Amino acid sequence: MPTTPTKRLDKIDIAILSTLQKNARITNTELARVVNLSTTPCFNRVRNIENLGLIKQQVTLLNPERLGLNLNVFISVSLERQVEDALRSFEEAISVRPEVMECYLMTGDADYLLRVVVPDTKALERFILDHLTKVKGVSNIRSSFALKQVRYKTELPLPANGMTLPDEESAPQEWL
Amino acid sequence: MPTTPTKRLDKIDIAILSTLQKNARITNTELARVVNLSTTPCFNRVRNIENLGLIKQQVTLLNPERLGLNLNVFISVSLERQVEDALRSFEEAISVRPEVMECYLMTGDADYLLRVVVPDTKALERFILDHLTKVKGVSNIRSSFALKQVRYKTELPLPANGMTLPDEESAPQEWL
DNA sequence: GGTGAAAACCTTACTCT
DNA sequence: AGAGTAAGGTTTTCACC
Repeated sequence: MPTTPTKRLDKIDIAILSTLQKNARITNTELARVVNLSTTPCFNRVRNIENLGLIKQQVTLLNPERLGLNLNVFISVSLERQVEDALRSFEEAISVRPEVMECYLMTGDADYLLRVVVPDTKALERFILDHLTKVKGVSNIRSSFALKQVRYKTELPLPANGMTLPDEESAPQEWL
Repeated sequence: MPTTPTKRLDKIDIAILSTLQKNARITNTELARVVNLSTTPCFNRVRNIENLGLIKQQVTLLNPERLGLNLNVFISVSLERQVEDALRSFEEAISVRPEVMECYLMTGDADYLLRVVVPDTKALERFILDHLTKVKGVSNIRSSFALKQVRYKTELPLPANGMTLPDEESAPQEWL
């Protein structure tokens, strides 16, 4: 058995990731200062992190309230029969709708859980009637409203003392 | 009645917001090119958008799979009695745990819905036993696993043709 | 890894339209 | 409001320790 070709992230790499997660616009100069490196090695580490495919995207988070997007709704959707084809067409239909922030296929009876952001209940109604119910195979829809967003963050939890990366694409594991 | 002091975002402002939502690291020069403006007015508009408080944060999104964070779990938590004090202490306890990505207070019987990201079921168990069940007032915990993250985005839906901003802080509306 | 310096590029302010 | 220009500052790269 060959030694695993996993890369190891040390404490400094983690500190860089952690800092970038909180601030995408930090300059290399300041990042270097934060992690106690000079600019060149810091720059090289960031490049290495990018090459490892650890960074998905750098984005701007807007204030939903200031934009009048005051409604967070969780919608449970059940499909009649979980034929792979029905799942695929549901996922495609959902993925073009801008108000669908998140969508998960859940354990259980082929249920999807959606988080939808809309300005008001009128817009929610339009989304459900015009888009959700029109998808073939949708059988049950249940909406729950969020009274309050207690927490929302994009920062993933990272181990404080370095880590070994899992083999990239451990081939979606085919069990016997 | 005085005229409402709402600001209006035109098509170009929306285009800027939309572009920034997708890319936090775009330079002003390139942003200007994208929205068909020269750098100066583009720069001024971005500054105006910042001053309106529309931008919450600029962040780096990491790849959870590449980091071995393969488990998305939704946890419904019910509190015994929804005394305001119990709610507050639950929210505080939850807000220091790095694995809690999202937390919503839902309509119904003072239920919270959490989205938690962990590397494996062991870590989930530790979170539930060491942190959730130890919070005073927690009565019921129900976990659902996500088999697949069909969609995850941070980009809020914006109207294509401009919009009027709602009055800022329309005083958390006190009804009689 | 670290240093220093040079090239390229960005930001920002001023002025004119 | 937007365009052009130019000064000043940063980032990024390169050669070398």
